[in-house]
Amino acid sequence: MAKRWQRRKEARTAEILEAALGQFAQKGFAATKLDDVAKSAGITKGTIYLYFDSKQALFEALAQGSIGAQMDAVKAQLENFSGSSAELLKLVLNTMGHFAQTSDRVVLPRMVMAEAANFPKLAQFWRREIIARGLGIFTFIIRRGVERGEFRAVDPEHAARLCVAPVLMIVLWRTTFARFDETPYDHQALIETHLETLLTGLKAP
Amino acid sequence: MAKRWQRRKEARTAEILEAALGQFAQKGFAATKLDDVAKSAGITKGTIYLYFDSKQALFEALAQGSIGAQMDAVKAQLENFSGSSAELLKLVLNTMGHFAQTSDRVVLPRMVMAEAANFPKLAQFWRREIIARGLGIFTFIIRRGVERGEFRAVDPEHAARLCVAPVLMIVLWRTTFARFDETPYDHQALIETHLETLLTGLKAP
DNA sequence: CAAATTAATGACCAATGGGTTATTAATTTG
DNA sequence: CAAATTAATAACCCATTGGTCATTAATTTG
Repeated sequence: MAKRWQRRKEARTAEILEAALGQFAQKGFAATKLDDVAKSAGITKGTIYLYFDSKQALFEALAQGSIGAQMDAVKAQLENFSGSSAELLKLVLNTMGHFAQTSDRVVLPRMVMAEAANFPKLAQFWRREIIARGLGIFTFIIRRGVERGEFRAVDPEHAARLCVAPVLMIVLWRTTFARFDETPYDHQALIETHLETLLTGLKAP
Repeated sequence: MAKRWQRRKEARTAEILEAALGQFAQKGFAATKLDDVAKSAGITKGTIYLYFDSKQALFEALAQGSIGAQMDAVKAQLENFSGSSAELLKLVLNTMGHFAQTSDRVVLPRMVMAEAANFPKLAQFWRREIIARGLGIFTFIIRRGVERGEFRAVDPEHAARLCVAPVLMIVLWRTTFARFDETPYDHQALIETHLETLLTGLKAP
């Protein structure tokens, strides 16, 4: 006979977060029921409150975790890179593009945008920790290229946004409209076209 | 002594929609209270139900109105244009860029994205009516440029997305993070950098 | 100006769901 | 193996809010 439940203090937090990610991503913050999160995690609602203070705390814990690390990994590649800036841009954009195409964490940006008005603190956190860092990476690469005479004299702040914009587009497409595509859109080809066009457009004359 | 209320059947619908736009944009669908919408429109909740069947119907009416027209206006310029494709792309992108920077309707895309999972019908409508048309405009311009030998041989479907991506970025920035900018970001300069880079990147060799 | 019409109200209902807590039982301790 | 501990439950509370409807009064009609 199966036990009614087991004590698994260590595993619960991660399981609850995982379940909550699915529900929030699917329904949005307000429409998500904690009973459903609990069911999805194989526990009951009361248990959630042993690990998180409130629904809001659960949401914030989610939105703050795990994407920053990805960014740091990319950043680490920057310092020691010795090739051309074009190669560096290719490397980074391919890494991010791959992440955008495959990770299930990409639902987070859409969540944050959707709830930014209700959670100003959270929006500010993202603006500072995630977006600023992401843009910083591209600003660094562009500036490097301009300084080394590889790219034409372009404003790094603006150019950085041009770099990420298509990646953002992929993320939003995947999490919003992809399911209505009868033939799946080829995101990788978009990244490649983006790289060709962008690098040609940036090249010093 | 002021009357307690007036009968204004014709004006109500628009007023309710306007009020609802503000609330939905600010709070999201689920977190929006119809009492607040009513208060913002200067009426009571019951009155809303004289004009709309349900909260969902109100949301859908909003999300389906008014942005398609903007697109048609742009489309009309396409057919008779006789200048270079680069000029045409500049014209269209500046028009859309201006709209993205100034219109209060740009909260709609974010709303739709946020609620797409809860309103699949609506997402499909947007995908078909708004996005497909928007991409169609750019696909047309790119194809025109390639056929006339002005642009290099690039896939119009992919290139079209590269065109809009920065506009989308402006929309999302404005509606999510702009309020945390101590110095406002110069979106117009982004559009200009985008145009320079993109046109250089697309030019036939 | 009286009667008929209907736009608008506001009190009300019922369901939903966030959060609490007394109780249970799995696990640990001595 | 008995006692103590605590992870987990599940029944419960109650504030919120979408939606309804009987009533009111602004407006129109004849």
